[in-house]
Amino acid sequence: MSLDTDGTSRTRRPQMEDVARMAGVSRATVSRALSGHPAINEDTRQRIREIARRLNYTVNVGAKNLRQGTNQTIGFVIPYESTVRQAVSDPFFLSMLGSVADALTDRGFEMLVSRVDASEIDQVASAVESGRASGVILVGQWHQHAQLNHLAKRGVPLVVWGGQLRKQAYATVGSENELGGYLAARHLLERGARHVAFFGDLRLPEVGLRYQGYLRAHAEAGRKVLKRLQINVPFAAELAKTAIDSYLSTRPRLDAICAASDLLAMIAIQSLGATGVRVPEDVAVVGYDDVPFAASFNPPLTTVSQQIALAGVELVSALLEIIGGGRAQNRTLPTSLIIRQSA
Amino acid sequence: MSLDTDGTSRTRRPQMEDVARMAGVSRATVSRALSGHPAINEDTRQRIREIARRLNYTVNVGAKNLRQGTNQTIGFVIPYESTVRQAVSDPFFLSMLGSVADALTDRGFEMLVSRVDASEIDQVASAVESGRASGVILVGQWHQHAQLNHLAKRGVPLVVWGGQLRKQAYATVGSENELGGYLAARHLLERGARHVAFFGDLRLPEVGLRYQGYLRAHAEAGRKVLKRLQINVPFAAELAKTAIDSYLSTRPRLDAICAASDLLAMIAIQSLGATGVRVPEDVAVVGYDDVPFAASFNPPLTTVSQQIALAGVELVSALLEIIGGGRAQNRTLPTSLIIRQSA
DNA sequence: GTGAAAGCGCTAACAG
DNA sequence: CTGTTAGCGCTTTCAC
Repeated sequence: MSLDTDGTSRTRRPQMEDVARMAGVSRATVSRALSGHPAINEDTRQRIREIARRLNYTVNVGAKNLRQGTNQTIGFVIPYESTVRQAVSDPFFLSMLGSVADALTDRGFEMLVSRVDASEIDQVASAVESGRASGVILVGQWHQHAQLNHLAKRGVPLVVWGGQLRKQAYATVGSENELGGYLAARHLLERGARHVAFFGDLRLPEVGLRYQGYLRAHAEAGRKVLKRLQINVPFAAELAKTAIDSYLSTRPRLDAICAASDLLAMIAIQSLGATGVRVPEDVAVVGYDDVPFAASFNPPLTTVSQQIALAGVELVSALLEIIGGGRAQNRTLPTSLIIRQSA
Repeated sequence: MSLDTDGTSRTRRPQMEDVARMAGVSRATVSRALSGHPAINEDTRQRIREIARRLNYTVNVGAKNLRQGTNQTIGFVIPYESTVRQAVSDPFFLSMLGSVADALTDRGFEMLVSRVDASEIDQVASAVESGRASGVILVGQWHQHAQLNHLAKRGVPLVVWGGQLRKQAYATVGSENELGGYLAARHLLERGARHVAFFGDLRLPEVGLRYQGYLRAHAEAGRKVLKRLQINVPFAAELAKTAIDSYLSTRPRLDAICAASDLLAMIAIQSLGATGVRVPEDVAVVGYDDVPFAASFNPPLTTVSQQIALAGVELVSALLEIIGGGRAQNRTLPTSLIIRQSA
């Protein structure tokens, strides 16, 4: 092995041929030995494995994929608004990424992460069409129902985390958004809240459904819903903070907030605190997602659980079903209200 | 195009040959046209591009990589303690992932994410040795200095986010940890704190360096450091919460805390709050990292900035330098204390 | 300016 | 049980 002066090895990567030569067998035998083919002598296999190990030899996955016409990688797409050039920051989103990564690892898949501009959602297809991935997981539907349908019809295996809509050609995994919104609002109303604001972007299917639940809770309680209490707040942290600060600075009359995400709830609580309003005494706040960190917030967040750990498992198994040629069911994860101290 | 009853296309993916046939040229010409080779008629190129677009044809990246012997993907490794089977949850960690993803996207690279068991760090090499990635970015050194050196010497292009140690064969990017610890501790001492606890796992190089800074600040102020105030707290959320709760439940005598991460600071603040201790009035807390969310915490976190957005850019450019055959410098990002309200 | 042909590193018939 | 051979989809000399 040739070494540079700095001790770094610059030898070309070993390949199957090298292992074969050292073992005195053919490439085919090495291939079989390494992949656990049954028709190989156990002794031979051991010997070959050992040689491969000594050489730090690993099968070239690209060549293997090419030959087999398959691959074991899944694309995970991060939406991204080019207009604001924002970094990923919502803890829910990142937790989902972690959850999916775990689930994929368990099933022997790798994860290829890419950011795509929300307005060029067609790019999602490229990971699959260029053969880099067998399918794609998308977290967040944005406003792109039609394009997603188009992608799915084009034959791109696709699973989306989000709200379930009519006439979907793609599979979704999501939680019971309407119920979640309902539980949150009902809890607040039961606690005696009279003016419950709703923070979130209604154009997003998931948020829209949660708002429906919020309306239902009000109807059931025989309470009127005030238009002025529905505030359009984007999910992105910086934008959200601006929107919330500016809204709250008008000192609106409210005693409770339903937020469409824990991040929004936390921002709201902090913003309220800055102006001397106490949570939950003066204003009660319910979040959404139950991010790992919600329990450690100050005050600990009352929130609607999204079962993030389970979400990854379900997204992955739905996708693998589709890839396997099946027709994946939409899956809905159970939702519940986690009562802590913010409401 | 053959369509199933559900309207999903089941046609085999088009390949270069198909485009060539439709354009009445050879594969070679299509390849050149698509890759922008100059020796192709502009008309021909347009025509070919158009056909490719119509067919949703995209070059098969695996085949291309195999032929060219290169690839445009980088591995991002998530450390993972199999003993606790923990999901990724530290917001700092996830923010770094986002930051690296952004930087890679900008430079035309893709990111392959994999989790590897902290005790089998050798696996980090496999992404490179199997040809899936050209190099690897690792966030967090864990306790594995020797193995990392070994990997680098084996020829795996490797950049690590973390503290810089003596005799490193691998490149690091990190912030001025000693200075960060110093600034945090000095700030607390200047505010009149007399018993400053330090929360963090000293076995991690970065944390060790921060502790050095903490010691220096005490020395400068002529203050003794109490052994009982140095608490080993792991970074993982659940474990950390347990450790912190159990420590604080002993009602130790302290009036300030230097935490090794924002997550730890937040957990500490929440834990203190639960027992009626106010922050910063009774106990002042300084975090570390300045995660996007620190400003929105309640109270807004005083913390040491790690310049996460810049970190991704630097990690990526260091790695690409190494891959390009260069010998990357270690890079240190400037550190500063961000004073908000928790201290 | 374009085509023919070789080959990247591997696996899987098919033979023996 | 093991070897021979063809070829996965692409790029790139080398000719013309």
